[in-house]
Amino acid sequence: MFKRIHDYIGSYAKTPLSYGEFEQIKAVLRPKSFKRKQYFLQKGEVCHYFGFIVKGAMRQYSVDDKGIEHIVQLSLENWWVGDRESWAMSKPTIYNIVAWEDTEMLLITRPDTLRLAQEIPAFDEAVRMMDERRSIANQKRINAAISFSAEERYRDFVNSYPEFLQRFPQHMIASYLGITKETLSRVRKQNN
Amino acid sequence: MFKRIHDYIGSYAKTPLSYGEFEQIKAVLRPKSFKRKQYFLQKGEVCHYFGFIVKGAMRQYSVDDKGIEHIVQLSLENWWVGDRESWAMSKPTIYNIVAWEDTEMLLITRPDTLRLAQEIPAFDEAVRMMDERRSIANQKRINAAISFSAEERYRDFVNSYPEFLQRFPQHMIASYLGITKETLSRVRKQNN
DNA sequence: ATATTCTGTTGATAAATATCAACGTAAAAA
DNA sequence: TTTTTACGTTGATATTTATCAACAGAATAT
Repeated sequence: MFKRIHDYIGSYAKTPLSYGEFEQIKAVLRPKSFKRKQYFLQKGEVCHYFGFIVKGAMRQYSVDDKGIEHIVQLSLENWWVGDRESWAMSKPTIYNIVAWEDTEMLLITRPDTLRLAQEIPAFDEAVRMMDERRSIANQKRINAAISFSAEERYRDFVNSYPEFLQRFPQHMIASYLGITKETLSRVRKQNN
Repeated sequence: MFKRIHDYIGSYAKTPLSYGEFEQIKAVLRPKSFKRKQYFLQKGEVCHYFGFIVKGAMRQYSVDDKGIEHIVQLSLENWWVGDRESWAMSKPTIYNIVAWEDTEMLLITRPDTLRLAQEIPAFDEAVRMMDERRSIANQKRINAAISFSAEERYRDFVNSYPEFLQRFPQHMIASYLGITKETLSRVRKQNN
C-alpha cells in the first residue's frame, strides 16, 4: 500500500515515458478507482519533485487552524504542480497536493530540471513558457482577489477557466475563489 | 516635459549603466521632486520594457469602474516591475505602474532579455532567481488572500515585508491587502 | 437493498468589512 | 504667511459574506 507519491514511485520508478523532448519518471494517482485521496505532496514534506500533468485533475490546498481547506491551485493537463518555495529552498511545504481525477504525471527533480534545461533547448523553452503562463495567471488571480466581489470573481473565473467548471465540484471552486460553498451557490442563483 | 517613460527615454537613451553583469538603458522617475505622478506604464499601453529597480519605490495598480485604485504590487530595490501579460503577448495592459519615491531603473526589452540570457549565463541565472522569488511571493499572497482575514493578512504582511511599512503610506498598504484604509486603521489599533 | 457519504441548496442569523461623513494634523503649495 | 492637499483616525450605518442548521438527491459503500 502506498499512500504518497514517494512510495508510489517505488513501483513505477524509471518507467520511461516519452513526452515531447524529455523522458522522466512517471507517476499515476488513482483517487477515483481506489476511492481514497491520493497525495502527490503532503504538508510537512519537502517537495522533491515537480509534476507535469499528462492527464487528470489535481488540487493544491492549505489547511487553516480550524481544519478548513483553502485551495490555492486547481490544475489540469499540461500544467506543472508542486510547491515552488519548498522545491527551491528545500523547506517543508505548508500545502497538500492531491489528485481529484485519476491522474498521470511526469515527475522531475530540481537537479534534473536544471540539467535538462541545459541539454535540451526545447525543454528549457517549454519550461519558460509554462512558467510565464503560470506567472500571468497568478497576477490575474491576485488582481481579482483584491479588486473583485465574490460575484465578480466567479464571473471572471467562468470566463477564464470554463473547463474547471466541468471537472471540479462547486465546493472546490468556491474554496479556490476564497468564498464558502453557500455563497457560491447564491451567486450562481443570481447569475442564471 | 515627458510624462511617460517612453518619452523620458528620449533624454536618457543608451546612457550606459554598469550593473552587475549587464548594461542597459537607464531611466529616472522623480515624483517627489517634480510633485506629480511619474508613470512607468499606463493602462492601455503595451509594456515594451521591464524595469529593474536600482533605487526607489513603485506601485502597480488597476482602476475599477468606480475609479478606485487596487494595488497589485509594491516594489522596492532589486525587484522587476512590468506587466508580464502585456510584455509576453504584446497586448494593452490594464495596469498603471508609477514611482512613489524618486526611482532609478534599468530598462530592458523582451528581445534584449532573450539575447542577454543566451549571451551571459550570470544574467540568465539572475533573472531566473528573481522570477522564482516573485513566483514564491505571489503564491504566498494568493494563499493569504483566500485564507486569511484582514487582520491576519496585515500581520503576515508586517512579518514578510517590514520595510514596506516604512516606505509606503498606509492607504497603499491597505489597498495592497485588499481592504479599505479605515479597516486597516482599525486593525492596527487592535494590534498595538 | 439499505445505509451512508458526498454534493448542492436554502433560510435565519452573526460577523466582517465597506461606506459615508466628519475631524485633526502635518506637509506642501500659493 | 495662509491656504490647500494628503494622510490617518473615528463613529454611525449599510452591505457583503460567513456560519449554523436543515434538507434533498445522487452516488457510493455495506
